[in-house]
Amino acid sequence: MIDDRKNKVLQAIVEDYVATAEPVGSRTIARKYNLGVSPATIRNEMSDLEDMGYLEQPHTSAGRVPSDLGYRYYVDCLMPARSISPAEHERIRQTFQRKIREVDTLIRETARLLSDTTQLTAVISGPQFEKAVFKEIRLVPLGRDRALLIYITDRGLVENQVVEVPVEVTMLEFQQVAEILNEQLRGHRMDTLPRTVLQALQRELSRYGSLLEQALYFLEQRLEPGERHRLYLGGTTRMLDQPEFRDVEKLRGVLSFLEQEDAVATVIGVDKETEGVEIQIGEEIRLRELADCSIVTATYRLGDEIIGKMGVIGPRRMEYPKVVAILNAIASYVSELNRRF
Amino acid sequence: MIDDRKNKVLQAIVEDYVATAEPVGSRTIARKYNLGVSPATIRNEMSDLEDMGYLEQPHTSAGRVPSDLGYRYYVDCLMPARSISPAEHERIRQTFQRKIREVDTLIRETARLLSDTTQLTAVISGPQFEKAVFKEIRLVPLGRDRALLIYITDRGLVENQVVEVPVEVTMLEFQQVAEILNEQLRGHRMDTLPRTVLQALQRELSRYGSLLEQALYFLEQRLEPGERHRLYLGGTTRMLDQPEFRDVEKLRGVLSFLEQEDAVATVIGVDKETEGVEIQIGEEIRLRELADCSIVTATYRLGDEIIGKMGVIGPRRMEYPKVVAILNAIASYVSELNRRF
DNA sequence: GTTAGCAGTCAACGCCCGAGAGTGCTAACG
DNA sequence: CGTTAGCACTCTCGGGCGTTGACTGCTAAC
Repeated sequence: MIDDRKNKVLQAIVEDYVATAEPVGSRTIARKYNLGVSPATIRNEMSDLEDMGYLEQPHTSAGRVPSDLGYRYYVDCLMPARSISPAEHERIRQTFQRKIREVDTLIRETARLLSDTTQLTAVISGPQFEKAVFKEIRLVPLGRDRALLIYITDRGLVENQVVEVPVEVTMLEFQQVAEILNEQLRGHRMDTLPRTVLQALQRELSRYGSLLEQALYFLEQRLEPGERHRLYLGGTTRMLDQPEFRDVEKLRGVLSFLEQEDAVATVIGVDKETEGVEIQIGEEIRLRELADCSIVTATYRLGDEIIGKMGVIGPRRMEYPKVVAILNAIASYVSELNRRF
Repeated sequence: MIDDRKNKVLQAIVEDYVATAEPVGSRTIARKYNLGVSPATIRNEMSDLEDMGYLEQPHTSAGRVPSDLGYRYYVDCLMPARSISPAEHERIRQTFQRKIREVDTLIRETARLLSDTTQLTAVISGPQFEKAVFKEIRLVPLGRDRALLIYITDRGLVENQVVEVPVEVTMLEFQQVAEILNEQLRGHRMDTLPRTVLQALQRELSRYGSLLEQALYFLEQRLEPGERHRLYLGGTTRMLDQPEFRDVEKLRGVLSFLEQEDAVATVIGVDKETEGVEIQIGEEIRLRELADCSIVTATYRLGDEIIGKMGVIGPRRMEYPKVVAILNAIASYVSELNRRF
């Protein structure tokens, strides 16, 4: 059905198109990739490949361009494995040799790195509070009328927030509030935390007034969709480098999409804990705005805990072997940093 | 020199150009703005205004367009005062009636609001740690090998960071480290904190090893330029709506500029504590990338402390009266929220 | 099955031309 | 002397048109 020569022709077309962004013709293939056959033969193969749905023609007298299916077949069956170049490796090493003390900075830097090395737009999802299991709550008084509320999760994640405290709350009551919160919440996962627990807490502790209210508010807020993911983007403007987005309307579509955090989170699959690199191509994404884009993602960890996804978004016409290699390398590198925050 | 009629003509040209984005001709002025004179007369006035540098001609047979100087004169002398519309007011009120518990969220929401109401790109600078005066440092142990380092400033700002603790550090030593840090740092402003103090601390406390090291690292990091400002952008894609940025190259210039946090921080004047609204027009900004842009900024507070700047960036051709009114309204509204975080 | 040759198709480019918008100049007017 | 009408001139923009070049698909020969 799809013999060796067809594979070679398809691979040549994909790679040439990725490199040049121009529809590729039979002549070009015959000249640049020596398959030992004439353009006419290649034309026949191309015609077959088009019938099978792997190629498309922008118009009758133009060359061929890979279809979604063509790219898919390429990444699944034809794409050569590639490891990162020494230069890329060096760049990665350099980025992480600086001591980085905050998750926020780490992710921000990683996004920049990913974007710089792939020349595409990078997306990374930050730690997800709601997946974590409560270990402890602390209330640290600050001055007379405020306190720092600290949530510690079993993954070692620490979140905190300043709350205002009614002046009449005593040191003792302070401890009591913390204790009650601890009792009720310990061992619960944020996203499975029953609202009923929250309501019970609220009733029981109503006499502590706004202090408790704020603590609960903070928790509830984390449960609301849309507040769940912190997303980091890097190199959004690289979209402008892509000839496919020379058209301002298409560009607007993609860029506005990137401004909607929750939509992007969904599309990169923050919640799916898959192994290895995942590739989504064009209409596979099922979003009009991204019909001309591909997304490559990988799950990453910190220490041994899954944190989220990192990936790139760019035109379908991207250097998949390179992108996959780099993404793999960076995701592993970060995952093995073995640091806690 | 510049009589009443010239003022009226200039004002008409600026406002018409702002509305239409087309060079405006003498006929248009005579028709739409009834100054009671013929197009020929207006042509003479326009010619004068061009000689004086207030207007420019894209080419000989086109209408006139305001120059930087023209816009400057307009905003300084001609621009009608305008207050916000009921709809705008309502939109602002709605945004802030939701209880917002975190500075981060507050600023993010404000940026969105500012961008939505002005239809321009919004920029807001967050609280600046280095301007604050130290009040207190706390070290809260978390588990056996970590601690939360909390910095409290006299402005009520709280920053914190998780640090790793060598296991051999005892509870007592913990308190000692905190005390020594407190003694040395209390009352110092971050940005005037002498490196010598840090070094002295480092010598004196070297036996506490990495715990202290990390505390100091955190402080030093805040002192590095580039790490100083947290910047929030809203509605970057609105740049695409502007006809002046239909050209992808110009667009790229502006958008890449917006990705450089420190450059944007400088340009909006995070460090200048000015009163009222400031307007920068075109080449006044002295940056090639922003030669076609204007920037309107205002200082804002939270409670009674100056936090930073908020503003918008858009094409020179923007509705200054509207933008100024909205920015004023939002900056005041936020400033008067009178909440602490 | 492969290839050379050839006719046919289509986008892109450059060119020209006319329409339209707007100016500057001049001369006349009050 | 300021204002105005009239007119010639300039320049952009868009459409129409023919040329060019890059492909393809088909056919017939190898």
